Amino acid sequence: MTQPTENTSYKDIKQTVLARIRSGELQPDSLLPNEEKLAVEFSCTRTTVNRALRELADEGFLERRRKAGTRVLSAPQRQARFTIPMVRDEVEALGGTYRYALISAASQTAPEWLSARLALSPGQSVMHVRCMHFNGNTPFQYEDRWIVIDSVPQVKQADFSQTGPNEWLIQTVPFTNVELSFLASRADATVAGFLDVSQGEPIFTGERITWLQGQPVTFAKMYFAAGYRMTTQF
Amino acid sequence: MTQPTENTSYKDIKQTVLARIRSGELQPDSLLPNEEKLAVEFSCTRTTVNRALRELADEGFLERRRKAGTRVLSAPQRQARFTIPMVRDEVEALGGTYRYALISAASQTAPEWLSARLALSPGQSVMHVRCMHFNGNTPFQYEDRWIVIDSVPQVKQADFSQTGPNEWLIQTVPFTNVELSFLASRADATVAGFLDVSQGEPIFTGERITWLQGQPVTFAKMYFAAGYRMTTQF
DNA sequence: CAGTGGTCTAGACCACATG
DNA sequence: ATGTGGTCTAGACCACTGT
Repeated sequence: MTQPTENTSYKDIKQTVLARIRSGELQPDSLLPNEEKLAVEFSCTRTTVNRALRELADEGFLERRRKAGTRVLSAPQRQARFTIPMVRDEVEALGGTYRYALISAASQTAPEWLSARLALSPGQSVMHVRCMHFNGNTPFQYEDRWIVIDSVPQVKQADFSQTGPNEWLIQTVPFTNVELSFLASRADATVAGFLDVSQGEPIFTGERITWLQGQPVTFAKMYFAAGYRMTTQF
Repeated sequence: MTQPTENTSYKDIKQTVLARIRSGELQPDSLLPNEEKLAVEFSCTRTTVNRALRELADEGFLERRRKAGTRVLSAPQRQARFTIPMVRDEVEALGGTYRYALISAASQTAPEWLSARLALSPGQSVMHVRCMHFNGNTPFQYEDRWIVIDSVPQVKQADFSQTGPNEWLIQTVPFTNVELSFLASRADATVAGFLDVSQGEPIFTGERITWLQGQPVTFAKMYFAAGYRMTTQF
């Protein structure tokens, strides 16, 4: 007996259903028996079946609709889950020593491109913070961030000399909504200088916009050092 | 009354708890009351509280451990979920017309770098497939893929002239394990030619390795056209 | 050892979407 | 109109783990 109890667990059901999909016993687009029938088959309650199927749907294998029933997705909507770590954790996970350095922090009127991007009123003030994250003495990430002062007035008193703006924001602003993009950009003179690469080098770049209850809070660009890869398994 | 029933739903609890975290009423690292107490507070059953907290933990806000209780994570482990669509769906979601074109498909002995990467035995055969995905007549993605013939013998009969190897593989091999990476690479002459960009241009690139029950199935590099961004919201 | 979360049962009512 | 999933209750036993 490996089972602690003799009951069928929702995990067993998940495994079995997955195996049936994989073996072809459950064809793509085909309908599964309803929960009640499956409960009989697995000799458990509908609640247990429900949890199993709900999670499988969550993971992108099934599609469930009331009255229509549960269907095997023809092209499993596999979804990759990337954990977005704080830079410090990322560096330390690599076995390195994290070091932070502030480059500049100053408030100014939002440039037009930023106003447009965040839908700011003309002339709103923003804090512009630039900083570096190192792995030991190797550049790891160059961060160029804008913080909307009206949305986070405390930022005027913030001290970014020891702590990065991201860590500060996470502790200060309970954000509600994030848009995150990744792209490949070309190192301009500034980025190349900070990351110690040649100008024109391809740079893996992240862009992050954060809103707090509909109000734009911050826009950040994160330029990763050469050779960076974002990886996940599933 | 907006409530269909007067019962407290697990969604209400999630919202309330989240609000408490955001307002600072629940400090980072602090312990929540146990499920039983919360059940009393929300006048519902422990089951309902359990589901709410379980999902919040899943989403990276809480950490739960038996006996230790439920804790607010100091640095919310926000995780981005990127749905990995098939290229066809991605193009069509953009409102474009998907077009596929095979460039070449041939079997050969695996090159050394690939053998190393996938831990193949020396001299194993692979099918090398290169193809293009278009949005209308605009290059969208150049795909360079290797398929391990021993793992998927049917590939010798596969016809990639009309359907891309990815769609074929998804329908043929119910894969179990994927490693997916994204990085910024530099367009070499080949890639530049197919994507219609200048050589040296930064290219957003995906690498995907798939195993079936421990056996390597395929290695693919996907080169996206200039300007591509991978975006998610959460 | 004892407290906490993890899971299951048995039953119920309801929301929703389809035919 | 009706079948299907969505959710809740009330109670139970158990697994894990910190003290």
